[in-house]
Amino acid sequence: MSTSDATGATALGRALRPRTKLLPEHARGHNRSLVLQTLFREGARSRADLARDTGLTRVTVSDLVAELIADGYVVELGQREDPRPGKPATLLDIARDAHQIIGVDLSQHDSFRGAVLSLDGEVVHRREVPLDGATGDDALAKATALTRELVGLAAVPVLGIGVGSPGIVDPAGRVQSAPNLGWAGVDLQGALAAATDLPVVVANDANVAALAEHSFGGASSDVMLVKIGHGVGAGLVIGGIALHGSRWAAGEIGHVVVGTDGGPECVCGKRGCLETWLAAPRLDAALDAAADDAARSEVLAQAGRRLGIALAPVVGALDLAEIVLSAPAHLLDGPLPAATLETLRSRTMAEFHDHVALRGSGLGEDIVLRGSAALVLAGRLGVS
Amino acid sequence: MSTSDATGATALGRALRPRTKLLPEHARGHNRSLVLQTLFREGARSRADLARDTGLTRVTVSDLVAELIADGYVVELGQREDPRPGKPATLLDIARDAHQIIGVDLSQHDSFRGAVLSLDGEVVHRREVPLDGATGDDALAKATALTRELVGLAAVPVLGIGVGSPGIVDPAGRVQSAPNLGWAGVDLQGALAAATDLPVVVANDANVAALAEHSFGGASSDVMLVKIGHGVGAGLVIGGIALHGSRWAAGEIGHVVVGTDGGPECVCGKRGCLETWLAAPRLDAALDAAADDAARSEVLAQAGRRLGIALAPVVGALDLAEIVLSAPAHLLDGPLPAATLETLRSRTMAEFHDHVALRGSGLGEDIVLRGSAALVLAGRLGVS
DNA sequence: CTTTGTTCGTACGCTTTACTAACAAACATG
DNA sequence: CATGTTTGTTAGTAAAGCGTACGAACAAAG
Repeated sequence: MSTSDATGATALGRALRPRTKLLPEHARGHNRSLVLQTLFREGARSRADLARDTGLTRVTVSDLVAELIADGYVVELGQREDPRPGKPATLLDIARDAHQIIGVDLSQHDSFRGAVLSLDGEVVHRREVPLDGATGDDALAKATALTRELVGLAAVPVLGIGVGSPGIVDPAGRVQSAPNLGWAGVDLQGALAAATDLPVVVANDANVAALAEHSFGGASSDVMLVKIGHGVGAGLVIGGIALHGSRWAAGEIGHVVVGTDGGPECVCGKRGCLETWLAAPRLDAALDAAADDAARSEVLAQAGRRLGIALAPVVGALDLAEIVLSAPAHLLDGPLPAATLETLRSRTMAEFHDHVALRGSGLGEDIVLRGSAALVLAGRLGVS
Repeated sequence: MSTSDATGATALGRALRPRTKLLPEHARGHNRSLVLQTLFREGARSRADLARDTGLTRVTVSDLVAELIADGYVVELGQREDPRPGKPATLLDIARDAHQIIGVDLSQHDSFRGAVLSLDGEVVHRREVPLDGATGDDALAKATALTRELVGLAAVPVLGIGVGSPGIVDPAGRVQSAPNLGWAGVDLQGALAAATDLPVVVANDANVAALAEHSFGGASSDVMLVKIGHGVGAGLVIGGIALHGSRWAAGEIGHVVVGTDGGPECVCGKRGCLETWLAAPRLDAALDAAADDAARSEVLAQAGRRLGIALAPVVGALDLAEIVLSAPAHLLDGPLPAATLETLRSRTMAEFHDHVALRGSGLGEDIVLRGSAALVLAGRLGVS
């Protein structure tokens, strides 16, 4: 039979169920993305290079490239300088200046942030509006106004608008639940699309941050991003695919109880939630209350250990390769990450998990903004 | 552009990176599996029914069905009895008697088990060989002999051989590490393929069990199976896809430390590993030592609570919908599952996770055998 | 300066795939 | 019996990618 090779080399990983029909045109879209992706990640190359990289023939690559050039996503750079035998190659690259992306970060406690970004995820313009305690429709109006202003700032056509929102966001971009903003069932994607007449993608802030690490932070294909801010959330990329969970609540680990020895009381009513140990306001308060450097150091180490306790079962269950922490810099500079890693190792099987890497994010405060750009790139171009 | 709809309805879930080229013939394989899958899960139907179910046209379905009939995977059952207007439909079904599957379960502590199964995953013949402490090449020889015997028992052509092995199994079917069997880097799949000249698929026992629940146990597309036996392992199916982890060690939660209050010493050197609370031998010993029913009940409740503690972060991070326990019946009859669920709920956010279902597996001792069949069905026919 | 070999990009024809349109067969219903 | 409905098949068509072949452009060697 033709579905599988005769040796049965298919393993668990391919145990996926086809749910929808797959047409040749879908295959073309896939290959188109493949070409674009190669160009995006590997940089300028020739058609022949792309053919070698993708496994497609030169003919097919030429055809796809012609389409991409016609659509304005790819440009010819001219001949390659490098003197080699044979006809000189014509270098191609993504038309990095032909489009820009709008990124919006609604995850800050007291303000909405947004930016115009290049296709490479570099911030070109930046805007921030204070939230002033706005919730519900007021907050939605502020987000809409910010987005419109950013669209006006773009110098070239906007490829799309990416938004990282707190709370539970369903695949249609509706914010099902974001208590801090007083949102429940708010069709944020629809509202922004109507206001701007542009493609909009909305996703949870931590998930978006994970995508940023995957696209721009050099993270592997199995990474968990833990985002410490006013609350604690996480985003997961498994096998290069962002996880969304059965109810689109994947990564909501802030109110998981850590340890079996009680802990501080949480707003949710439980004791010892991860947020009570790790949320930035709580940590800052504890740091302020600490008597000296040693005490401050212990506060951070304790937080790190708690995070390690919470992550150990996840690392074990998922066999994660990489964990990235995103938090205000002063929280990551101290002993927190080391304590997390140490705890993680002491609580999992060294044989399997001593290769786990844990590091702070290099993307800083722009992680959600850049992740929003990655979201648009993924949704519109299939690039990630 | 054509890669995505103009409204940007693509969300996080589609943020996947194309890595390999996709040819029209791959699309055909996909659609072929789609037809086969519909037939497999929904039962006998006509070509026109299949066209409606899959979204393909009647013409295309006819073409695919003709190919499947020629290959012996589908048969015509005759005309539908149900009197309806129009030309009577010709019912089709999977050729359920045309092939059988060999399933092998190497996860028992003291024996290797195997079976000849129907395509529906029903056990037709069963064989078991005592392990007698065999390890290394001896164990491999026993597994090979068992498999060969089973192939001889099959009355019809064998679709393939599925194997659930303890330890770390890579995608090529090599057992990278199975301490109990003394295996390290053993090419089990290659050895069995060479011995039988049939397609072989090998995977971790708990992962195979998870697949069994997904295919035959009615589990949803986001399920975690926890397998309690001589050790404790887990298998995860996320979004209908089996998870394998960055080093093919997904689900290895047996040696994750549970709680922050110490615990029994483990063979791995740590204290309080999940296995020390939950492994069947440990639990049986504790039950034997218990003074009365109340004490025995508390032993099981304690084990359940520990499992809940370990699972809470995983449920939170993955937003799991369903957890299935596979264990000797006498361990699941008592208060263990209820204690796990209760602990899980008290340690996660009710708002998100009160819908989590936890239940014992209905597949009993054959779970790995039937999962092996599912593995073959998935690998060979794209059915799962 | 010429020859040789290499590489690049493209033109042409072919195969595969799934679609639309049309139709005959077979049945229920009025 | 006429009519409408459903089924499955037979054309013919459009899209996608491949293999082959070819001209163009260059480096290296004689």
